[in-house]
Amino acid sequence: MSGTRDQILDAAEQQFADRGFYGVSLANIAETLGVTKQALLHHFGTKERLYGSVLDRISKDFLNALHTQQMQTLEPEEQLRSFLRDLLGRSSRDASRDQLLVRELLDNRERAAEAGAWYMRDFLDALTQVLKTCYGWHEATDAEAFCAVYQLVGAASYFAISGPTLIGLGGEEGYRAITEQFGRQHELLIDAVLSRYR
Amino acid sequence: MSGTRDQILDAAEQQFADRGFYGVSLANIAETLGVTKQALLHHFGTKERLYGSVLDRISKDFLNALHTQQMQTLEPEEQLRSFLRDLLGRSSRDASRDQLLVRELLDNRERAAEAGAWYMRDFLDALTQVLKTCYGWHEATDAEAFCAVYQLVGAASYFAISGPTLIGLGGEEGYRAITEQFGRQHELLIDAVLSRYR
DNA sequence: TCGATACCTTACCCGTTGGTAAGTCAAGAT
DNA sequence: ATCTTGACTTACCAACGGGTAAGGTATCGA
Repeated sequence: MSGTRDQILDAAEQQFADRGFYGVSLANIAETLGVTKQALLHHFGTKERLYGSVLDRISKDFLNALHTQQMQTLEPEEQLRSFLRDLLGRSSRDASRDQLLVRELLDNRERAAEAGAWYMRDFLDALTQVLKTCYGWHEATDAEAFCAVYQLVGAASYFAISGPTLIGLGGEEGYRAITEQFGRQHELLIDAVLSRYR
Repeated sequence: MSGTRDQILDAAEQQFADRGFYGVSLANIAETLGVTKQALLHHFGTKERLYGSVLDRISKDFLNALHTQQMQTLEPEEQLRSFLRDLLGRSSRDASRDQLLVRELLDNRERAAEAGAWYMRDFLDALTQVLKTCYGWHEATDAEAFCAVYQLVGAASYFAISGPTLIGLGGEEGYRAITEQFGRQHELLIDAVLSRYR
């Protein structure tokens, strides 16, 4: 049973998302699983590689989400919408992943030199291609489409990682209300971008 | 001379932005200043308070930027534009601050309970009020204006913190090109929001 | 001249960190 | 019955973390 590996990844993902790479210790993750930290080292060798494995799994999942059959039957406009809706973090799992990816964006500077990998590239490229097949975007440059995707992903991610803070600001019920409102306006923003800001 | 205090804040701001609260040690910051870590503890008491002071200074600077005389003479539309342009991180200092604020957004969950403070609130509220005085936004609800501001700030911040990663992806020259392109499209996005997504 | 205060250092403390080394133990394979 | 392999554990370690205690030194007002 290699389910243990996945359990470790689950726990690590949650904790890394919450507190960042440096904010989490191996012992910390191990504790929540009821094992010793050496169990983690047994499976992943080093903390760095454990972190890398977590990111790897997320990027694979993201790509898979784009390549679902259900997804492929949709118009490109709807593919974008559907993906961004997920990114906005309906489930707490989604929110965790957004947090982790933003953290990676921040910390990547140092790690990139060593790891040499960047985990979001493929999925961003894929999204860019999707946008380019949308109506009105055929003749746009790659850079233009990439920036547009980046705007939408950025706005969604930024909101998604703000959960805890917004709750602190407006309480649980205030947060729910603002989330709903943001969802509506994010659709409007997508419309604006899809029509090339017109 | 209390210039030392500011020097400490400068160094701490840079390092916290680069590597996050947990990723930086007091000794680390002290080293870049050529002093011992106890010098920092003398001035700020604890690491936590040093971090808080850094955030405090940033939030004050942000608010000041909104209240400049030069700023006050502008139309609200131009105030928004000007502020978001700065946020997009022309100077590396701006980018550092964006990084720090996003980190705070991520880490706030735990700290908020203890510190009880949230450093971006005032400035977000101020921006929201500015938007509400823009043409076409008078009758909008606070929530709607807040979400709109959040979208624009989010998109800009997300791009601003991506610098290192985008450089890794496309090299220095590629990054310059994409930055320029993003700047243009961010103006378009602001236009779209100002016209209430129409 | 004396004391106080601000600023900083050396010396030290102890819990935590990621990581190594070596052993245990059950499940298969031969 | 033996060997191997994978999945752990206990035991240990050197380095580093934030923080305390105490002392030194310069400045300054009385």
